[in-house]
Amino acid sequence: MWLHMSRVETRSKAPAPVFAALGCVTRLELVSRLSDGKEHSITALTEGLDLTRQAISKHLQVLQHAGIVTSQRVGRESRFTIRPGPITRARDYLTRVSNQWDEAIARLRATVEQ
Amino acid sequence: MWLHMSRVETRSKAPAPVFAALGCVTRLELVSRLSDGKEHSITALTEGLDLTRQAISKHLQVLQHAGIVTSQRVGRESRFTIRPGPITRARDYLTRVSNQWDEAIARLRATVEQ
DNA sequence: AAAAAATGCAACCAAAAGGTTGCATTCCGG
DNA sequence: CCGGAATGCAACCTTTTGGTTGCATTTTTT
Repeated sequence: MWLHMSRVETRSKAPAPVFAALGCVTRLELVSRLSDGKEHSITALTEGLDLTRQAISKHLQVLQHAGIVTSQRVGRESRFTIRPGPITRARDYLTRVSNQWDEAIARLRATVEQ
Repeated sequence: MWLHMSRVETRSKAPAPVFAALGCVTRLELVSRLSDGKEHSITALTEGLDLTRQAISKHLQVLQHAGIVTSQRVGRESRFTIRPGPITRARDYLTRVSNQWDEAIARLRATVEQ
């Protein structure tokens, strides 16, 4: 019944901005560092990443616009935290694509083997 | 034992090009159409997507460079097929990030609750 | 053989991305 | 109160991206 709905669900293009935000090694590194669940300041996140603080700041803006991180100003520093929702939804989207492919292949195989 | 390895695993930035390729609604639509496991020509994939055939061709090149699709010339048309490997690996990467976050949060909670 | 279909290739263009520098601002510490 | 730390903002630059058009090439089809 809902089998051919999977096509429709996969059509939701909501996670495209999330994928775009993850499509860059620098931002993947930032996400990796932030996935300890703690708060990190911009200068702390800049450490060891051969880029200027402003470049990292821009990358964090990109992640924030995609909803992957949140920032909170505390005193003179702004602290970034990961928000797991978007990443989870992006993963679920990829799972749906995989499943759709698996089922389609199974159907194709069944057809051929008749 | 391998618990703190998850950080290291997550650091592999291999799937960045895959995420970048998926970070665009047009290409997500192409992937969705291709996830029926069948072969599709460029003109077939262009149908209904308010873009020129050349634009779609370029998008398919991007997907191909990311390893998400393969093409095969048959007569006068080139047929594209999805390759599920990269998408699966990208999904696994996101799963690792989620798990890392989950474990970190559990640890943080445990620390606070002492 | 000629027309039509499907594609590739190249040039071109506008907008966005990714990065830098310089400077202003705000806040903390002695 | 003053110097240093952390950040934000703006201007600027170069490269990439996403798209177009025009034309050549290869296959079908009639």
